[in-house]
Amino acid sequence: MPPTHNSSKDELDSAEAEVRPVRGRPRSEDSHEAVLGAVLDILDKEGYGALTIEGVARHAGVGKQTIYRWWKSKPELVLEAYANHSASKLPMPDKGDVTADLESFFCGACKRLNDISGPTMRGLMADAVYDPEFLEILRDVLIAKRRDALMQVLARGVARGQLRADADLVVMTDTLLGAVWYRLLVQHAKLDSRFAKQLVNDCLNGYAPRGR
Amino acid sequence: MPPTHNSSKDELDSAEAEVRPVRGRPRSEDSHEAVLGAVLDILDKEGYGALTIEGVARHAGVGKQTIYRWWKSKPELVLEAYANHSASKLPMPDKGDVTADLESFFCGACKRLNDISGPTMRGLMADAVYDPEFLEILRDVLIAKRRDALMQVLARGVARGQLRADADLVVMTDTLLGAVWYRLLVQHAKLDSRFAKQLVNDCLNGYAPRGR
Amino acid sequence: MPPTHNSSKDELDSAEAEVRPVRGRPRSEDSHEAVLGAVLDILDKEGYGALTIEGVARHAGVGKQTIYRWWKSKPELVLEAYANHSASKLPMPDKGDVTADLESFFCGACKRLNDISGPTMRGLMADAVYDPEFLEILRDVLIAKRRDALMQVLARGVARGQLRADADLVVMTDTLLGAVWYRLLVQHAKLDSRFAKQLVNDCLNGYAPRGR
Amino acid sequence: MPPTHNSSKDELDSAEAEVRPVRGRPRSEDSHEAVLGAVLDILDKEGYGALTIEGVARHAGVGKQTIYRWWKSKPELVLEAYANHSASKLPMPDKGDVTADLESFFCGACKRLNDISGPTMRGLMADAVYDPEFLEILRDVLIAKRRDALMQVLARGVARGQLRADADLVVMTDTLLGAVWYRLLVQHAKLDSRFAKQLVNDCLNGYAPRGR
DNA sequence: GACTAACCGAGACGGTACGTCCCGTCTTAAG
DNA sequence: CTTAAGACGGGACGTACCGTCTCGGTTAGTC
Repeated sequence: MPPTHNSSKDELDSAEAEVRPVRGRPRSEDSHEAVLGAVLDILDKEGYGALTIEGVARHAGVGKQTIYRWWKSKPELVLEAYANHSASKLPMPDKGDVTADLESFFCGACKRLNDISGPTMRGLMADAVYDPEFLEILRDVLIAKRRDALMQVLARGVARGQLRADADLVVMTDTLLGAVWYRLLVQHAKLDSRFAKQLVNDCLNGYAPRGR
Repeated sequence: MPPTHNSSKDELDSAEAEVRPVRGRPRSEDSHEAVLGAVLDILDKEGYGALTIEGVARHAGVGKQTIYRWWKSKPELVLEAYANHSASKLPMPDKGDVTADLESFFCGACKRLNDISGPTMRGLMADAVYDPEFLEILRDVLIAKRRDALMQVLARGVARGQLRADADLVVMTDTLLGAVWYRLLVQHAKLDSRFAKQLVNDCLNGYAPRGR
Repeated sequence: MPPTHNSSKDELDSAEAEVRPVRGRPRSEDSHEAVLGAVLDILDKEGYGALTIEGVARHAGVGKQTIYRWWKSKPELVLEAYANHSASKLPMPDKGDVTADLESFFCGACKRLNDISGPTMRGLMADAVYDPEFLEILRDVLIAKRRDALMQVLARGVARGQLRADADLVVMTDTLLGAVWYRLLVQHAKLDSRFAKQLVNDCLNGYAPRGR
Repeated sequence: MPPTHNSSKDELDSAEAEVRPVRGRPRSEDSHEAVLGAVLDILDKEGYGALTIEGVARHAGVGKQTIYRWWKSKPELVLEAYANHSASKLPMPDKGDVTADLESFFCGACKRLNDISGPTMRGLMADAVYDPEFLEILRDVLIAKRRDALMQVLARGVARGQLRADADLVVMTDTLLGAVWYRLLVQHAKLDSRFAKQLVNDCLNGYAPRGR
């Protein structure tokens, strides 16, 4: 039996000490890295759709089994490679003004999505459609990270009295992130900072006429 | 060369006269319907991911070539089957009140997405990720239909003075539809009428405190 | 380098003193026996073709390396297990009559081949086809044993004047044993005592008309 | 369902008109020949053990499925290639003397077995050990052909009074062919014409002293 | 009524990737 | 120095579909 797939979730979200089995040859860090490296390489050069387990194995100089031993599926593999790589540096601006914070947050997001990040994110989401188990992981790792970051920004806004005290932050998060994902997926309009600012401001002020 | 794929777009959006070749055996309506029927059957029973051209041909008792002759790809095939089927009945409520109209619009949408519609929509979107050509079609057929319907509702709101005259309706549309798609794809929360109403109201009123 | 494979040959044919290394943990008799036991088990339950080193190790609760350390290949392993087990008891009848001796010899052989012995013998021979090194061992251990036994019977026949003095005993051996192997492998006819007797008598008397 | 594997048996043994299904693309003779050619090539250059379906497909420039479509297994594939190739030219000498006929028959057989024929025959027999279904085919195609040829020679000997009228020709066949197979498989002695002649003569005259 | 063109089903074709199995080697900690 | 455990690179397995192709057989005009 395989040693419990290191469902990237564990590795990423918690400090839990990846319990190495006492006996047997230990996992090769070289291979591990070679695989993740190959994934990023292929992701970059040929895109998410062209990435196959077989191709990764070939490119990494690794047996296929070695991949199947540690990752349940292609998207989990990509997720780890991608999450490890772009690990991170989610901006959590705190300038004292929720509008400025949000604009900063979404301008950054849009910028990143116009790099390699965009296609990969789309690919991961697409794969999650077919694979519920992976959706769970994607949600718990990648999506949750972004939601949490945003949520903190919003919470600070509420604390400062810059957002209504009774605002449903979950729905607000869905609205803001949803709009970005929607443009990312449908690709009917640009994801630029103009859009980011408009989105933030409209969302804060609403579309109904003010001050009636 | 095949006789111009009847890219469902044409068939659905315009009245353009499907140029029938002058001579030769005409297209078999039986086969046409058998194929679309098989697609819906499989979509329903086994899901979008398990749908293959080979399987459709088998299930419909039709040669593979017959499918490739008339449809460029799996997702286009599905799109026609699906669009023909759920053809339509997009609600375009007009009650004189933009809030009521929007609530009605999104409650209906959420309800439909909780039936068979949801998985198929997700599947179509997933395929669009891998196939840009199909994305174009999906966008122009299915997505645009919904956007246009919503846009009309919003335009009436503006006309009635219930929405700010300077509102960017495109961004507003992205925001509203994006939130729904986001929940549909990520599946972290229910798509129910509570959500629909909250979404509409928050979007109209904004999250910033009013009447400062 | 491994400690000289105890090519079963050595173990079986000679008394040569299995040179034990002076230091370090001694060979585990438990493991040794567990392996041989597993081999016989699998041989019996799943047949020769389904026997793999990996399977033996699993079944015996033993590391693969432990097998590779002591046996060069699957067939050598099987040979030791099998030879140890059916060790021996080759009948070497000596009733004073070569015909009777031979009939006894071959009736016994046929009987044994109709038990478990048959499939294993066929499997060993099959493996020997692919592995010349193993063929050598099979020939020197199992085959030679039988040839030698038969040869002695024949030699006694010559001594008694019951076989022609100028008979080529090697060819005779090939003829008798070959017929049995041939039926065992081709399986076009039964290996029963009727066959054994017919074989012996025809071989002794020849097929040409006598006493012209 | 595959179109009934052309179990080489049918093709070779009888005149039955390989009923081509009326519909669908017909079998490609080019591919068929390319595959058989590749088999013989590999058989010749790398030997029976190194022959894999994958390798044949690669070498023949053919999809794996095309092989699996028409042949059930590696040995059946080899059998057709080999039988088609060495199809054939089994000597059926008829010189009026059974001794001469048999010597001619077995000298020829030994000679052929010392060419490529030998290893392939051994390989086929080995595979038959693991695959009963194939054993049946091997027996009915290759083995039976040789048995029948020999049997005719023997029958003529009986007719001419050169063999005992009551001789059990089946056992005699087993004896003669068995001795050859035995040497072929065990490889403890040469398969040369000296052996062939000795075998034939001893078999005819018997090992018991004559003219008592 | 024959000809021609485009259709139809069937299904074979060269490919690519799948996920599994086992090979024989290697690298641990424990005994 | 052996042991059990088990990861490693490799390679073949047999299967599923891909999109293309090639048959014999329809089913309409057009000549």
